[in-house]
Amino acid sequence: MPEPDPLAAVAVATGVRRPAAHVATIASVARVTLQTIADEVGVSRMTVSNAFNRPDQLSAPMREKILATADRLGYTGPDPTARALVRGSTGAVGVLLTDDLAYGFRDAVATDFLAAVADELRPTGLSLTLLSSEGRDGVVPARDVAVDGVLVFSCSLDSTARDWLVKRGLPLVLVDQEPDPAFPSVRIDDYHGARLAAQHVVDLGHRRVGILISGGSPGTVGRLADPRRDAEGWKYVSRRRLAGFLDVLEPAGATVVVHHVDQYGDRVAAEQARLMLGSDARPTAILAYSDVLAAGGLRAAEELGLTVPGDLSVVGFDDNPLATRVRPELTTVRQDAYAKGTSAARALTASLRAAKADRPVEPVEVVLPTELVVRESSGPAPG
Amino acid sequence: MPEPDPLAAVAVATGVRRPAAHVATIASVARVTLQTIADEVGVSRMTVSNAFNRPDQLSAPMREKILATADRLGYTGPDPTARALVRGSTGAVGVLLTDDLAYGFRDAVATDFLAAVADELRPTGLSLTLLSSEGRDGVVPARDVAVDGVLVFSCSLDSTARDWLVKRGLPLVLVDQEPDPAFPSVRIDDYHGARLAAQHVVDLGHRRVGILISGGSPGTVGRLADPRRDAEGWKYVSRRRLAGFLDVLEPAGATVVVHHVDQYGDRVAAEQARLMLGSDARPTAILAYSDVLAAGGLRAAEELGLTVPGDLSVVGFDDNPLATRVRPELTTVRQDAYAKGTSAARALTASLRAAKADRPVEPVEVVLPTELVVRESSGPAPG
DNA sequence: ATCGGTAACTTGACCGATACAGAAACCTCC
DNA sequence: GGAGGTTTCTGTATCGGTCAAGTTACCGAT
Repeated sequence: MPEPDPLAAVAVATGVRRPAAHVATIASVARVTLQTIADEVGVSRMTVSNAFNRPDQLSAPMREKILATADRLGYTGPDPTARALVRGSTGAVGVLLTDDLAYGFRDAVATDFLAAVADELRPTGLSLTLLSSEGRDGVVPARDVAVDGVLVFSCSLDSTARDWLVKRGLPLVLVDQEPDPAFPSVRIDDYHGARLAAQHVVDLGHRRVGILISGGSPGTVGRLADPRRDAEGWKYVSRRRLAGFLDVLEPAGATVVVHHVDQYGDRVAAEQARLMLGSDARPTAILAYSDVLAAGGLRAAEELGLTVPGDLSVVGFDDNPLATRVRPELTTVRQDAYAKGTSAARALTASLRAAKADRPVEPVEVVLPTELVVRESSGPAPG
Repeated sequence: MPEPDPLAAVAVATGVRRPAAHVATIASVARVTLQTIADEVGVSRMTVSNAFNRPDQLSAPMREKILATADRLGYTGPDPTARALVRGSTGAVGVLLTDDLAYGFRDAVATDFLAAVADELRPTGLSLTLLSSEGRDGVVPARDVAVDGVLVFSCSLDSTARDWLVKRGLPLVLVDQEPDPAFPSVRIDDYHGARLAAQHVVDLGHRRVGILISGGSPGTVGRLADPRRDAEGWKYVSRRRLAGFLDVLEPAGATVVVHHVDQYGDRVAAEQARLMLGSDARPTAILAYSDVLAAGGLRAAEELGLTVPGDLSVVGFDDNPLATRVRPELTTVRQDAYAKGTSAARALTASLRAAKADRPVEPVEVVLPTELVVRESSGPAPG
């Protein structure tokens, strides 16, 4: 044991057993390749290759014989890497996520989207590789991992990762990204959805409205002096939702306060909501970038002894399953993340086919509708 | 900025639109490789390679020059596939799931596990490839996708997929699988956990107990004539949990009925639970293979007008977040899926290092503890 | 003047396959 | 019986790199 075993601690704590020294046999023996089998059977390497890939190119008995000796010698079939090199395709497509891959398993909207992608990919036999936007040790997944195409799902603002993918000339589908005519894109109508949410609170008589948003650069915290300007370099979705909110609120003559949530999560959102609600002319309604942030708003309200929707209305976005788990249940803007996944995967497989046939990709742009779902967290402005 | 949103109309009307013919440029031009740049700069291919991989092998000015022309020519850096072939490593590890990949995004236990894996892999820069146990079109991911190692997480019973992985000689970590001394394995103490659950209902006085289990071959439906025997070819976890249940119930003199749930899900579980509870000498307690199945039990009880835990006790397994979302909250056996993921990922990276150094893998076997969590769904036997 | 050492590149082999263009044997048919 | 078409298998080039072992040229030290 050259280094302290990282598992030792777990082991002690939990009762680890080390099985007897029945150690895995490392096959340091010369590797079995097509050539090995070719030599053994006495045919050319090419014939062996054909036995695996094109049964019609050789006689049945010969194929049998080859397959049998391949089996006997412990050959596993053509090496995926070598095959990928010469064929120019790997059998896997990527999904570009943020630098935090686990996000793809934790956020309900993301899992919904990814489940749809998986479902849609199933009949194609393609595997799914999760790519983080930031690698370590000089490894940049977007540049260094072999895939046939990528769904650009959620990446950091600057996203050099995305640029690498573009440079590589990979078939791409942009999901919830600033559309680019060069690639198919799939997204939801964030702008319209945000307008619906804003109109809803305006209709309820609210004229002091707080906005909880995220997706800005990491430095940005707290209240924004000039939201429109500040948001310029932000994540596309954030920009669109913010624009939707403001485009309704401002003409309605509402007083708007925008707070930026630095780290995505209800805790941090609650913090900002507290700041927002602590001010003298506190908002009577909060529009949140997402249900997760809205949940933070609810939490803050509870802590401050404000009733929802009596003293404060809170509107979320996404219709995350979370929305019906919190109390009061969230009024929110529904998006269909599953449909988004389906469309995205479909667009990607189409692009893959096009690339293989050397056809130009058909520039599809899907915009899925959003709709307002009124539940318990919104009501008439107080007073 | 308050421009009329160009997409709003489209979204409402159709949801789909095709941008003008600004088609993606398919780079049918000869591809840019190391050689292209080498020729342009007037050095050997190897020097260009070194410019990217070993800065210390050439002079700084030369490196600058190479990098500059590489950039000018639109070179993306060494091709991942070619590099993988010659280096013998791909930069991605796999997770073998069932034939239904989406399961990995839908089941809370699975997402928890996978999130941990992602977290643990983050500092390594490795990407995560989801492998389905069954491919289509003659594609078998376990055989045909290039990865450096695999977490064998949940695969169908027969699992030729697993066999392929073994044959390929890949570093493997078995998670919740029948342990094999040749590979590190990580699992939870299913047997002990099941005993705890069974002992709990026995202690509460229950002597007629139903078991809802899954993980048998697809054909198996409904009540099992001889559970011990029937379970022989089952999924490891299912076998262990069933054994734990029976090893406590039988000595206690309980009457046991075992129903197998063919398709994992609360709907189908509810169906079996109804059958079970419809019989004359109906069980007073149900032990479920998982919280998901237990939720089915609750549902059936409600439909039949039985109160829980008054008329019927229900005990789950896993301590899925679901357990505290259903009413009454489930008594269950807690497992730490996140810790499982952490250990598994750690064991895999250790195996990877060992393989690279041509050392034998250290045969670790981690068994994580399980504990009973008593909530509202279990109570004294009626009568 | 010779020698060893090193910085800076180059050479040739090889990773494990597949594509494509033959070539040899085998039919078939008039 | 030979043209023409198949079937079945072989040879060679190539995919885009990296590795290990050279080859120069230059430099200070003996």
